[in-house]
Amino acid sequence: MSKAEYDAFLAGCPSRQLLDRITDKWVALVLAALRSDGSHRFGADCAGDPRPRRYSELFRTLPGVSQKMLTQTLRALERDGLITRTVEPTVPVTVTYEMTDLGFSLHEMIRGLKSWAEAHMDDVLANRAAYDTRVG
Amino acid sequence: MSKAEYDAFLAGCPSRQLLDRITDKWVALVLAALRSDGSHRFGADCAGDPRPRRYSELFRTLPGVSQKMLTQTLRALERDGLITRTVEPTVPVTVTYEMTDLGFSLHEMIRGLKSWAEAHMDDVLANRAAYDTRVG
DNA sequence: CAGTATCCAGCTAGATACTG
DNA sequence: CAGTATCTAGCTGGATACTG
Repeated sequence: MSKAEYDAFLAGCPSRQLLDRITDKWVALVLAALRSDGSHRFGADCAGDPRPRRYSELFRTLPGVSQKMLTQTLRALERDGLITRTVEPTVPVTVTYEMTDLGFSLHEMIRGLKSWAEAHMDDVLANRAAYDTRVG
Repeated sequence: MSKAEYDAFLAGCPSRQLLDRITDKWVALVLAALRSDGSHRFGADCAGDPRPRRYSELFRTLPGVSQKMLTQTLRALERDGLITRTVEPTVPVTVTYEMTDLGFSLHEMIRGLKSWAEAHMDDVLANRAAYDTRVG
């Protein structure tokens, strides 16, 4: 326990919490979906203008997401001010989600991460192959 | 299943695997430890020159890490070519770990992430507080 | 349409004990 | 010193069923 008081990354630290948000799989994908064109291939680029999306639209767009994870992710993003949630009192109700400036900023960050990863991918892959040969 | 073939972020994609590496808690902390001075407060900065460290030194430096996680993290980093592992055949053996250029590059990336997170922290915290008041 | 509620399988990581 | 091996509690996330 006495060791635990030294770190700046662990649980309590706000910056750590934000890292958790940044690095969540569905967060990345939801943000991408909010900027995608209709092409269904949104993982890589998705640098389009963030227009509002309906829940069902996101659900259909995102490959393999469960309702639970989609809702959970949307709530978390809304709470952090990264997206807005708008309810129109139609019958049945219409709910739309839209990226905020802060959310846009996060997504730009994630895209930066992604391109860094891709830039060094070959290098890492080569290292792994070499290591696995050495070790067997 | 048919939905799963569209994404570029999910399991199979190499860039996704690298993202996992980037965003691992212990990876960040081990890299930081390899660049820390002896101050024991290494979470925040740790922009020092990466000098070799012994296993036991890392274990003592890192707050709350288990042997299992430390070893596991070190192996993963070594496999990816982000650190080197050097064994000197003394009795008992002496093992040292040192950051490679690629590892250094990763750590710079993580530090960038961290400063981004810190820059937007206040904003997010305010949004959370506002949301929690709205909802209760 | 846009969720909520519940259950459960699988993975992760901490604790503990042991070793060349 | 620098690990490996094993067990298990807890969390995460998927499947399923139900609702204003």
